Amino acid sequence: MPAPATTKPYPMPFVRVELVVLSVLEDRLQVLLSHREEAPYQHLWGLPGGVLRIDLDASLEAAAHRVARERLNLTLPNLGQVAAVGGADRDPRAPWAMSVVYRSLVQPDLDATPGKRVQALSWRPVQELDRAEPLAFDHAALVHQAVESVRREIADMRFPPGWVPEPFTYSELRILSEAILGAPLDKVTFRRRLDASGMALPLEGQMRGGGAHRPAQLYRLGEPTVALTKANGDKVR
Amino acid sequence: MPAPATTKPYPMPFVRVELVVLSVLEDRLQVLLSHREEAPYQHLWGLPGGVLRIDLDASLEAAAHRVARERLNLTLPNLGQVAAVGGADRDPRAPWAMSVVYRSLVQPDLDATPGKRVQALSWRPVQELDRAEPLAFDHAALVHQAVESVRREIADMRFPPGWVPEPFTYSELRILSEAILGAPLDKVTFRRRLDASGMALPLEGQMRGGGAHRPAQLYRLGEPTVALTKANGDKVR
DNA sequence: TCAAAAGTGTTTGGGTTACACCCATGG
DNA sequence: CCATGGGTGTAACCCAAACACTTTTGA
Repeated sequence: MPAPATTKPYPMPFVRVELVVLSVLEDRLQVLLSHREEAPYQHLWGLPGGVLRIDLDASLEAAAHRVARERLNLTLPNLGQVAAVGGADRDPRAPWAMSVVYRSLVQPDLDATPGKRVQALSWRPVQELDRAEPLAFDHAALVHQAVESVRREIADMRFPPGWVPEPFTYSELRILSEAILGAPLDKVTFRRRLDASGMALPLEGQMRGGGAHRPAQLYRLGEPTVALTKANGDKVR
Repeated sequence: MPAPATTKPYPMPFVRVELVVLSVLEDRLQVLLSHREEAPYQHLWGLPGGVLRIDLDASLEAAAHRVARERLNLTLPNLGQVAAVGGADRDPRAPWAMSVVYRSLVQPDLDATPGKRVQALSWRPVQELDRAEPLAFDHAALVHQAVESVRREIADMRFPPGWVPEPFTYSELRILSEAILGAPLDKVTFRRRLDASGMALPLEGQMRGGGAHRPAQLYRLGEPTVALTKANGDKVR
C-alpha cells in the first residue's frame, strides 16, 4: 500500500490570527487595539494578532487562545470566529497573507497587559474608528464584521457566558446591551423577553440597592428553558 | 529607512478551499459531492476543493472561483464564505491543514462536469448525510454549517441572485424555500411577506398556466423596497 | 415628603397564522 | 360542472411598544 503522498509543491500563504476583543467601557462599545512600533503601518493602531504556529497550535481556535495569552497575557472567554480574509496585497511582509479573525466579548475589568511584541494596548470606541487616523491593514473592516456579529448575538439575547458580570440586575444587563447595540431598548420589553426566555435565574433574597432607589433583584445566567421565538433563526416562519 | 523585514521563519499550514454547492433537486436540498479515487479517504465522497494557489489567486474568494472552474467547469453564483477550519490532524497529507469553506446556492439545471482531478460528481440529499457511509475528512460538519447559513438566508427571504430561475411564480419560490428549510411554509404568509418586501416585481400580462388551474402571475426579483421588519437582524428590538 | 429606579397592568399596533371563500382554467 | 391550484378577505393570536401606575428605598 503506497504511503499517502505529501503532495505540497505549492508555496503556502502567510497565515495569521487577529483578535477583536470587545467590551463596554464608559457606556460605549470599545475595541482593544495594539500600537504598532514597526513597519508596516508604523505608529498606527491595529488589532492584536500573531502568526499561526503549526508546531504549537492544535487548531485555529487554539492558535487564537495562544495569541491572546502571548500578546495580552490573558485567557479570552467565548472566543468565536468571525471570518477569514486573504489576498495578495494585504500585508507587505509577505507576497500573500491571510488572517483568521476571532472575536471575544469581555468584561470591562479585563486586565490585558502588553505581552510579547506588544508595546501598548488601548481601548477605542468602535464608533470613532471611521474618524481620526485609520487602523493598520484592513483591520477597521474586520472590527466592523466582528461588531455586527456581536450585535446579532445580543439582539437575540444570546449572552455569551463569562461576559455578564454576575450577579446582575435587569437594568445592568439592559444598559450593557444598549451600549453594544448603540440604540436604546425598551425597559419593559427587555424585562419580559428575558423573563420569557427563562435564562435569568433570580437569586433568592439577594438584592442590589445602589442609591436612593428601590433595590433590584439579582440574577445569574442559566440555560434558556424555552426556545426564543424570534430573531434567533431557529424557528421557521 | 529599513526595508520591511519579511519575517516568515515559521512553516505555514496546508491551505485548501472547499466548496459546498447546494441545490434543490427532487424537492430536496442536495449537495454536490466529488468521488475520491485516491487516499486519504479513498472511495468515499467528499466536497470538491483544491489547494490555495498564491500565484494564481488574488484573494480567498478568487481561489474559490478558480477551484469551481477547475473542478466543476463552471462559474458559481452568490459565493459566500462559511468558515475556516484548521488543525493538526485534519488531513494526513500534511502535518497541519486548514480549509476555507465557501458555499453557493445554484439552480438545479447547473451543468457541473468533472474537471481536473475529479472523476465523478454526484448530488446527495443533505438529510441523508448522517446515514449511510460518512463523508471524507470533516466534510459532513462543513456541509451542515453551510446548510445552516443558507437556511437563515432563505428564512429571512434574502434570495441570492442567480438562484431563483426567473421568471417564477410565488408557489415555485415557496416550494423551493420549503425544500431548503425542510419545513412547510404558510402559503398566505409567504405571499404577504414577499409582497410587503417589494422584492418580487410582477411581469405585466405574463402568466404561467401549467394544468387545469388558474394561471399564476410571473415575477422577477428586484431590490427590497422596504427593510424587512423581522428576523433580518438589522432592526433593533 | 420627594426623587429615582424597580417592577407590574393595560392597551395599541404590526405581523403571523389559520380559515373561509372566490377566481380561473382544463378536463 | 368539477377538481385543482391561484389569490383575497377576515379574524384570532402573539409579541413588541408605549403608557400609566405602584413599590421601595435613601436623602
